[in-house]
Amino acid sequence: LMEQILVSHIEKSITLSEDEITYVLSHFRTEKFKKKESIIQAGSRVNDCYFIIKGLLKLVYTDKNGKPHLVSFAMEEWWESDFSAYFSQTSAKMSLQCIEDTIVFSLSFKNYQKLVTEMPKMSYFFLEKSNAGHCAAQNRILSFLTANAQERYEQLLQQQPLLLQRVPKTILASYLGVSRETLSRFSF
Amino acid sequence: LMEQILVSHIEKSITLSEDEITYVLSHFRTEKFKKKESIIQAGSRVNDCYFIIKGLLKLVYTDKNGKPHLVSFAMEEWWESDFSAYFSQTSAKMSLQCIEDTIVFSLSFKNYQKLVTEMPKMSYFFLEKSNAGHCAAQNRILSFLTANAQERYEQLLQQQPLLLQRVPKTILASYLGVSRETLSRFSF
DNA sequence: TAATAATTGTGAGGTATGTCACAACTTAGG
DNA sequence: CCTAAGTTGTGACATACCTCACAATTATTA
Repeated sequence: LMEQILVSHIEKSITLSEDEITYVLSHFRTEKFKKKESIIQAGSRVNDCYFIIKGLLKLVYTDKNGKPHLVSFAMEEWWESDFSAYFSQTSAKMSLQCIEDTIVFSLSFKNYQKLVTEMPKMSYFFLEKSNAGHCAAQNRILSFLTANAQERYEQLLQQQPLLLQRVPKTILASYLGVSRETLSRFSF
Repeated sequence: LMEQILVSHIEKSITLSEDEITYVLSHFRTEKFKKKESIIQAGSRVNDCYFIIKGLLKLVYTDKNGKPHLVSFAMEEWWESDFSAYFSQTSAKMSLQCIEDTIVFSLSFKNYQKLVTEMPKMSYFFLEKSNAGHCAAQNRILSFLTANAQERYEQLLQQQPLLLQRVPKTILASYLGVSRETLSRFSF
């Protein structure tokens, strides 16, 4: 069952009673999206963050020249949103688009605040998630500082071998901060 | 008073009683470091994270060629550590070095866990900090994806004009992911 | 199944940035 | 106050990467 995926995920960090599980789940709602649909659109209000049950997403920033830049992927059992906009309840700088058909659990900001203030355990859970996300982002920064495009590609190959089979190289290139043509010339 | 700086900082996110303030503060200890001292050394255990009262620090990763890369600055009212190592209680990949004489409040991982589990409010406080840190890191990633070296320099100039007067350009260059010589040729 | 869209590889030439070298200048410490 | 260490600017050359163009292949969808 889909609910079980979310519950198991949360129970990796904290322990919940049956009643608590029911209560927590009542704050989420299920949503389905088709490939190429946008869950978040740049410029519009960000009301929700998403726990991905099934599918693959990209978080994209489009620059002033209209060129898209891939800030982050998101796949099964990841949380994703334009978190800057979500936490400050402002409009999105980025858009969140489906690379594959996707099923998510949506958590509105109000329900997030409700869970976090009413349930210390959930506050602790989200703290763990946020810390992990912060560390992951810092590792990505590190790879930009220390590695050239080919090395970044090889690192990704090691860390996310599954991802590379689900994602066209055009999109990978955008994530790595390199042109599609240059990436195509690596591939050893 | 130094304690007041930390308390005011925390009270921007949450409200604490007099007793709670005393209790929270009892988990920190003061430490002083001289310019060029290392608070964290790559390879050694990371027991503490630091709230900076006074001074300026750099978080540095040294690559296999011995070339240093500046992952992050830290100054007054910032929290810093090698958080990956801190949260997983493993050895540091990075070192934390003083650019200026520095005074910090240190928080051991045990005391962090104690505060977070005993005081839901502190869990909420650290959640806010972690979320903000995560968003800041994502913005830095975005600047690597969308901007060239000169644009990254100009962005930093806007966002942290004070910093540039405290930091030699050699160090700035390392933070921007550009050679010292190239940075020297911008300076418009 | 046909038609259209998306993905991928590759060549040619341009540009941003890196590396090495050296000199001028500033800061810190005995 | 003097000396050593650190900081900064600049030239010359090397190279990683970008952009544009085009063709071949592989998915999508009507």
